Amino acid sequence: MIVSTKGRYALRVMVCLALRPEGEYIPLKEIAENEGISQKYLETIMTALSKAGFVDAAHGKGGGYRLNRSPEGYTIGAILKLTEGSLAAVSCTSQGPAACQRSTCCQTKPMWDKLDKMIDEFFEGITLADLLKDNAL
Amino acid sequence: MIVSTKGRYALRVMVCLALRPEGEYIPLKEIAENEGISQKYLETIMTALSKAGFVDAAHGKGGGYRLNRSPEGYTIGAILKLTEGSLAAVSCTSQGPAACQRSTCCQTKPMWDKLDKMIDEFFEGITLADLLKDNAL
DNA sequence: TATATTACCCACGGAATTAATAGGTAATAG
DNA sequence: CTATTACCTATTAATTCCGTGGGTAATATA
Repeated sequence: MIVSTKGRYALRVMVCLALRPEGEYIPLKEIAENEGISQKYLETIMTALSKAGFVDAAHGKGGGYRLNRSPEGYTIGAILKLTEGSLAAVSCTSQGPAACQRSTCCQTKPMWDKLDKMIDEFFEGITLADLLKDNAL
Repeated sequence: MIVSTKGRYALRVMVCLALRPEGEYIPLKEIAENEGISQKYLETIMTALSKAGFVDAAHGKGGGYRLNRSPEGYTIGAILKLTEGSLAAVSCTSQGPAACQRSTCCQTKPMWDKLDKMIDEFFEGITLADLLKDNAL
C-alpha cells in the first residue's frame, strides 16, 4: 500500500472544496459529514493542509476552509507528499543511501529507483483539475 | 510503502540463487548469511516460494533450494504477488468494488485504477534476468 | 462585552499489520 | 544411525496507522 487513508482523505477533501463556489469557506464539520470521514481525524489533515499553504482557514462563524488557487495549481503529488510524508515504494529508497548498506551493490535497487521515479512522475502529472473532469484519466 | 521487507527479501534471494551454478542446491543457512537476513524469517519466505513451485527444495546433506527455471522465466510481478499478496497502491482497489461504497461516484478512483495498472505492468515487464544485468534498468 | 462558532494544539489508546523468534517434526544423504 | 536440511505451528515483538479526548485561541455577530 503506497497511499494511506490520510492521503486519500486529503485528496477527497480537496476535490470536495474544488466543487464549491470559489472563495466560500466550508466548515470542517460539513466536509467531514459530506465525505463520511471522522471529524476529529480530519482535523489533523486540514491543519496540515492549512499550514502548508494549500488552503485558507478562517475562524468563527462563516469560517472554515477554502482553496487558495485554481484546481490546476495543485498537483496530486504535492498533496500526497504533504500528507504521506513520502511516496517511496520501498524503505530502501525513502531514507537515502544510509537506509541500506547494500545499496551500492544491491541488484534490485535500480529497479526501486526507477519505480519511484515513475510513481513520482505519475502523481506530478495529474492536477486537482484533472480529477474533476469525468473520464479524463 | 508498496513492497514490504518480505517481498524485497524474496527478490534478493531469487537473485542470489540465479547467480549460483545451475542445478546446485543452496542451503537456507547459506542464503541467509549471504544476504544478512534472519534465518528463521527467511524460512517462511522460502517455504512459500517452494510451495508455489518457484524453486525446488531438497532435504538432507547437499540439499537446499535452487531455481527450476531460467531467470527469464520469472517476472518480478509474480514473485512479489506471491509474497506480498497484492501490489495494490491503495486499499480502495485491492479488495474489489465492495471495499468502498463510494467507488461508483468517487472522483479519485479512476486515478487509483490507472496507477495500479501502471505498477502491475512495470513489475510484469521485468524478469529476474533483467536484475542480473548491470545498468540494464 | 458575551456568546456561539470555528480552527488549532497536544497527547493518548486501540487496532492492524509486519517482522522476527521459538521449538519442534519429517525427509534425506552418507 | 547420525548429521543435515527442509517444513510446520504458534507466539512474541515492533511498528505504523487510525481514530479519540479534552482543551485553547481566534473571530463574527448580536
